[in-house]
Order: sequence, then structure tokens, then C-alpha cells
Amino acid sequence: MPNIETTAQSNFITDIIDSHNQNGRFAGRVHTRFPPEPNGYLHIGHAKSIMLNYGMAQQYGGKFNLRFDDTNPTKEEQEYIDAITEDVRWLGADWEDRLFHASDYFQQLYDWAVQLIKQGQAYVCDLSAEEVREHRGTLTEPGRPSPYRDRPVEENLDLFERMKAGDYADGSRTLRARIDMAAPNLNLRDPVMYRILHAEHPRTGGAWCIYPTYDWAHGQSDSIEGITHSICTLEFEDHRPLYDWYIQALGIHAPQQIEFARLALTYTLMSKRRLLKLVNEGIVSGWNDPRMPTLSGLRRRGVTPQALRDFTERIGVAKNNSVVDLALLEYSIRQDLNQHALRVMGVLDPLKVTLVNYPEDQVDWLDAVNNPEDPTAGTRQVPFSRELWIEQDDFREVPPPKYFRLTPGREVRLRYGYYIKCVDVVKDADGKVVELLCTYDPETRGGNAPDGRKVKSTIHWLSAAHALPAEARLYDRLFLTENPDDVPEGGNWMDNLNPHSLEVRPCYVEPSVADAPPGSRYQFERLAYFCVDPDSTPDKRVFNRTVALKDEWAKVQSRQ
RNA sequence: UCGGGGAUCGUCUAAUGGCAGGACAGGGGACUUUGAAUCCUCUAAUCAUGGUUCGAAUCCAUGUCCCCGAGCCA
Repeated sequence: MPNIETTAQSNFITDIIDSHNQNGRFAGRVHTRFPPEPNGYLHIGHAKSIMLNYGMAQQYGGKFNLRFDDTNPTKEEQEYIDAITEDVRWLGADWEDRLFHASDYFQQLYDWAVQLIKQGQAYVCDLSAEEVREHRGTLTEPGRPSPYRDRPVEENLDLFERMKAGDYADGSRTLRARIDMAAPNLNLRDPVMYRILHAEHPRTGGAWCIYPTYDWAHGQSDSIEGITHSICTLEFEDHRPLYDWYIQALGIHAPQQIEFARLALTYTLMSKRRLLKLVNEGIVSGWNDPRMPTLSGLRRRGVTPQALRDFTERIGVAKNNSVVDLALLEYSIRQDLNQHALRVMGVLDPLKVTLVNYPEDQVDWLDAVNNPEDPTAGTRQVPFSRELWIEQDDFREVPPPKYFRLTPGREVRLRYGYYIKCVDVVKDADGKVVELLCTYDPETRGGNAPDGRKVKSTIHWLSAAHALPAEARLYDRLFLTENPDDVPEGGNWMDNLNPHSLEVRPCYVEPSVADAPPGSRYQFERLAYFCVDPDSTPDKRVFNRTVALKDEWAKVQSRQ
């Protein structure tokens, strides 16, 4: 497994860990974990959590566990367990031999529940779900005790054992902690510890028909694993007193829970429920659609774990609710790909160029640099001939101000090729430019003029006879608005879906990419970064646009 | 309304009583065989009002606004 490098972070979490290390609370130990529920795919918000947990363990020479919080068999599936495992591994967070499941602790949890019953701190409650809700009170009014709250210990023990034995129907009884029905923190108003669920569990099968609630299982799972710092999101802040209560009642190792603000991104949805809806309604092709913020989607899109690590370090961590600009993610993706992606030439919107003074059947193989940022990437040869493709965008019959590219009578450089000059324009019956007639200067092979004359721009090109046809999938943000929930009265987030989030179009690429396997990442020079899609075949190569290059010309144009 | 959190450039995040800093975004420039990358540069913030202090983003008081919480979900 590739260990990712993390740079030392300093934030409110390291402050807390530092103080623990000074006062000896955990004897200098740092042990974190990532505790996903296998009810969906991981997204970039989880990447923040994973990097945080794994990063803290790395930074302090501690340990990191992966644990599935699989306490609800009605929502969880093996497919998700497999996908999550793959995603965490891909990110590079190494759990070594510490892959656990809350279900590993079902027996221990049961025994501890019995202990609480014996201590008079838990009881079997016969109230229905609705009655429990009625007894709970409201945010401003205290709750009322359940009529079963003061059952004798022996009766509780007997009832609980029969719950486990399967004597009762789903929902007919629960085991509840006996805390304080008047607590202002609703989590302390006798929370449910066990519910009856005659459901098959992906790991324990039919062994259990009572399942611990998350609140009952989570803190003890951390305790069992010797977790020192339970890093989680803000919404669990007022569950912390409950977890601490359980731990104290049981007299077991007490981790420190630390809450941080989850990641939100502009133009992006992070809710698993809504992502599932996009999948189920066929709005995207699946959890790994390259437009999805899922780790599998980002991976298919061409984003690297290194880029995500860089991103999570840049956004930092705090307790403010915040929304990160998608442009920052794109920046991290570009800076990583710029260092590592091989350069090739591809033409998305071809315009034919014929070099009138170039011999009919001649082919010239020219040296091209694979990656100017990385000399060790070497060079390759690209074929050059009389008929070429260039980008429509790189020619204007009537150039706007500040336009540097090809126009009638103007000379430009073909990247790693020759200087060419446009001498004539061929149009169809509608007056549309369909072909350019150009001359090339044989003295400028490789792209330099011996007489030292300069050109205003360098454009990319392909030898028409050698270009490989391919499919480009051009992705754009899934939503039109920064906040997908920003809708007028009566509308909903689905109204903000970007109808043009995917544009599929034929394109041409240079022959050097012919055998690139899925996952190969390239920069199509002057255009964007692309990644070979798993749908790619030798007959039809498919390229996903990861992210476009920054485009200064587009800015100039938009201001004109 | 009760409890728990939070408020610093457009965005994210530092400053832990002592020059409000960095990154992204935006503007300007240099360089350029990618209008990329790189480099330089500029714009731009302490929720409000009082108080304590030589000195307050930081401490105190009052207020305002935002988020989370009434699943047998996590």
C-alpha cells in the first residue's frame, strides 16, 4: 500500500493532542480511526475525515484503524463495505492489520448492557416508537419517565435475554439507558441502546435479532480499540456527554472526542441520500460517475490521491461551518497533474490544414517533450505530414483584439513542429471555413527560426493521417448554482442540475496514446487534463476530462 | 423558546494580550516553443456596542446573526 506523505499540520486538534501529551492523559499515545457506515459510497468529505484521522496518527507516530460502524443491517450492504475498503486504500490511509467492525463487538456490547442493567442503569421499555417520542418531551419541555423505567433488575435481565432470544416482534421493546428524562440535552433522556430487528447482517448473519444503536455502540467501540482521539463531525457534539456517561458507567478507557466542521463544496452535493437519488434516477451513470463527488467518481475522473491530500491540507480544519470554493479543489488537482501528467496533443474541434509546399507522401517524425516539469519523463516522436488537424479555436478569419493565434497572412508555430503561415481559406457553400491552405518554413523544424524571427503563438496539431479517433467526455459541475439548495419557492435542488454537465464528442489524439490503459493521465497541451476511462477499448478510446487548464484567453474574451 | 456550537479579506484558514499573516479567487506585470506552469505585484477582513488594558481579533458585559439537536438513522 502506498503510504502518502503528509506535512505537519497545526490546528485546534493538534493543540488538543499537544496538551494531552503534556499532561500525560494518554501517556503520549495517539490512536485514531475512520468509522464509516457501509450504507453508501465515500465522498470527498470523507476524504477530509480520513486525511485528518490518518494524518494525526502519522504526525504523532501513532496508529490508525479502519472500522465499519455496521450496526444497522437494514441499510448496510457488502457492496458498500468493499467499495469503502478500496477507496480508503486508494487514498493511502494505511490501517495495517487493524480493520475492524462494530459487529466484532456485539457480544461485548451485550455483556456491557447486562452490566448496566445490573447497575440499575438500563431497563427494558415496552413503549412503542411513537410513545417513546411522546414521552421524550420537546426542546423546551422536559420528558416524562417511561412506565417501565423502574422495573426490577431481575425482570429487566429476563426480558432482555428474551429480546435477544427472538421472543418479541420488531419494535415491540427496546433496551434504554436510565439517565435523566429532564435533561436539557435530549440525548440523555433515556436513549435507546438496543432495538429488535429480525434482519440478516452482512457479517453476523442471523446470529442476532437485537442490534445496538449507533450511540450505544460507537463510544465503546472506540474504547475497545484503545482510541485516544475520536475525531468526528460537529453534529455529534451533543452526543459526547452520552458517550462519556456510558464509558464512565462501564468504567472503561475513555477516548477524547473532538468535533470538526464537515466539508462542503460549492456547486456540489455531499448528502449520501441525495447522491443515492442521483444514482437511482439515472441522472448519473453510477456512484463512480466522474461528475460525482465520490472518491470512486473522482478517481475515474482522473483525480489523484495526492491532489486530494494537498486539498485537505489547504482547506485546514476548524469548527466553523464553511463552504470551500470548488476552484481550490481544481487548483490542487492541476498542481499535482502539472507535475506528473505526460503531455500529448489532442484536437477536440478539428479544422483541416493543408501545407501546400509540403511533399505529398512525406512523413517527418519530430521530437516532443513528454513533460517540461519533469526531465526524466523523456521525449517521444510525433508524426508530421502535409495534412493536419488544428483546433477551430486556433484560427480566426477576422481576429479580435489581442488574438495571437492563426489568421490569414499570419505566421504561428506548430508545437515541436514548424512555423506555418496561412495563405488561403477554403469555405463551404454556407461560407463556413472548412480548410486552411498554409505554407510551412522547412528551416524552422522543431520550432525555431534560424533568422531569429518570432511568432506570437504556438498551437497544437495532429497529422491527419496518423491521428487516432477517440471520444472525449467533457465534464462540468453537476449544479448550476454554488448552493444546490438555492432555489425559488416551491422548487428543489434537482432544479439546479446542470443539463450540460456532460458533453460527449469525437476527437483526435496522437498515436503515442494508442495503448494507454484505463486510468492513464495526460495533459492534452493547451486544453485540459484527461484520464483514460475504463470504457475505453482499442477501437474506441475514451478520455475523461479531469479539469481544464487555466485559460487566460477565455478571460480576455469574456471581458471584451 | 431549552441545550450545544460558531462568527477574521469574495472563499478557506492563521495570529493563544504585542506589526491582522497565508492560500485560493480577482486585478496588474515579467517570462514563455502550452494564453499552461513559474515569478513579481496589487486589491481585500476581525458581527455590533460598551468596558478592562500602555496595548484587544484575543479578556469582560450586553446584543445580533448562523449552524446542530425532539430516529428504535449514523
